[in-house]
Amino acid sequence: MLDALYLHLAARGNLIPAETSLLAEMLDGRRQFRKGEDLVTEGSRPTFSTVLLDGLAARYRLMEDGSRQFTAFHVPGDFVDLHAFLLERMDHGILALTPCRVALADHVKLKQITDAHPHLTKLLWRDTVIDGAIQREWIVSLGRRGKVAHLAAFLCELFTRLKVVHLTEGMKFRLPLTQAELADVLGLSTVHMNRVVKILRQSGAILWTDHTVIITDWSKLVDIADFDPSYLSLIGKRG
Amino acid sequence: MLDALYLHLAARGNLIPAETSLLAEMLDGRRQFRKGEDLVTEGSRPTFSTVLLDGLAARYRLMEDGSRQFTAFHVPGDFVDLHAFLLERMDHGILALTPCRVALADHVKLKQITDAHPHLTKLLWRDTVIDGAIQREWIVSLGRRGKVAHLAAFLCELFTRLKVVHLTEGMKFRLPLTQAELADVLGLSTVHMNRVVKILRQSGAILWTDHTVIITDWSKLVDIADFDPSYLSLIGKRG
DNA sequence: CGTCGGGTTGAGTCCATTCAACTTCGGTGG
DNA sequence: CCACCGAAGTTGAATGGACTCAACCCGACG
Repeated sequence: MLDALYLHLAARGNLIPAETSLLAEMLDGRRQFRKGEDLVTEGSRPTFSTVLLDGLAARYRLMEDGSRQFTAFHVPGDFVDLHAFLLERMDHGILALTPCRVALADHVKLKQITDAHPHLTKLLWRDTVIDGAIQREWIVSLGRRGKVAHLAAFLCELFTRLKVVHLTEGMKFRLPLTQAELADVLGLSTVHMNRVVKILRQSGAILWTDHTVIITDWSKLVDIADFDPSYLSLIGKRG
Repeated sequence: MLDALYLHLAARGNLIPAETSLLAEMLDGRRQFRKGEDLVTEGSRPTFSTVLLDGLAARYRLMEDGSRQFTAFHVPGDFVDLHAFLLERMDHGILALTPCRVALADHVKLKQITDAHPHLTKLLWRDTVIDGAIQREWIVSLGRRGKVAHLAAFLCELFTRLKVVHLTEGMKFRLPLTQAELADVLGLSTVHMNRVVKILRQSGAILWTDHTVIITDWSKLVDIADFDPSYLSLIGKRG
């Protein structure tokens, strides 16, 4: 079922009913990945693109010294490597952070459909452009937010995106990440990541135990983060 | 003249001759901006998109505390806000770092042309996707490169991009930026930016005086930066 | 000549890193 | 049942990176 994708797209643009069937027809492949597996490997030349149906995934780059940086974080409904349709070669890998179920669209079909359907093409194009807006926000977070604010902004973004695909319960959501993985989002060492988490917990804006986050004071969290959800280009009300 | 744009696009994909005339027809507006002016202001809803013909520009975001972060850097030939065609509202501004001459494409025309020409559409889409790849590289630089390496990587990227549009002379190029502006690329204070520049100068890989950079040892600079130009998706040989 | 924007340097403080140790918890095998 | 192990989280101490505040230099320009 592609429900998550439909929710994702409908929250970002007007999805015409006829287009949902085009998408369903296009996304006819299915695959499962175990935690820790690569959905897509760096340097490969994929012949298909991937929609995440279930689980969490992240784009990453490895440095010469062995350190790792996540450059994007993906939740169900995300078209995780639609950009691969337009590029020759993957300049980064995509990792399953939890067990993942995905749908696959062959690039030949993707080409046929985008050649014939300009409106759907713009919807997909728009999706890659919003992806870019999220990356810009990450640049801002890394460059000019304090580390506690960066973590808060990351949680705000994640909560907002998860809410769109109905993966929140009230102000609670699952975040099955280790602190070492979080450190690769914020560009920190694991030790310091731990201290940053501690400080944010002490702020009273969240409760965070056992891989579950409860936002107890949304406006305080937004304030710490200097968060403005407009970059997510979501239609309708915010989180 | 749109030569810079043609060079830019031809370096990234196969530009069919008929498409150059479509682009020329579409980009019928012209404007000039003085240094320090906004090409596009944050929060606006532009009805056209902008190709930089001459000068340097940067996308930026301002934080609550007044600090600034550049999220992208633009050289002649860049379609600086093509993504605005697909988004409602600018989540960031675009600043002229030097006097800028630009060409404008009305979004109505852009829509007509992209509705009718799937190949050109994919070329433009691809351009926004490569933009995203550059942003990912900035995330990696901010997160996991040392500051000297980040500066080196920025210079490698810039040199490579300027070379495409014939704005280098041998291993030399103009970089009319203040250190304060550079600091807003690297996410540093101006004082520390100055020290980072000093260290890179001492490495012997570059000469940098009077807003002109000469790369005296390209392989050393690449080594310091851990630079791999593949993310730029350029066809043919590198810098 | 004075001023101003940009560059440079020093000193002190705070942030983030490394290295190291210790805890908790779930799983595994004796 | 318990001893052991490994993964994840937590904490301390010392080092080095990055910040602020402050001062000073220099060349362009009025």
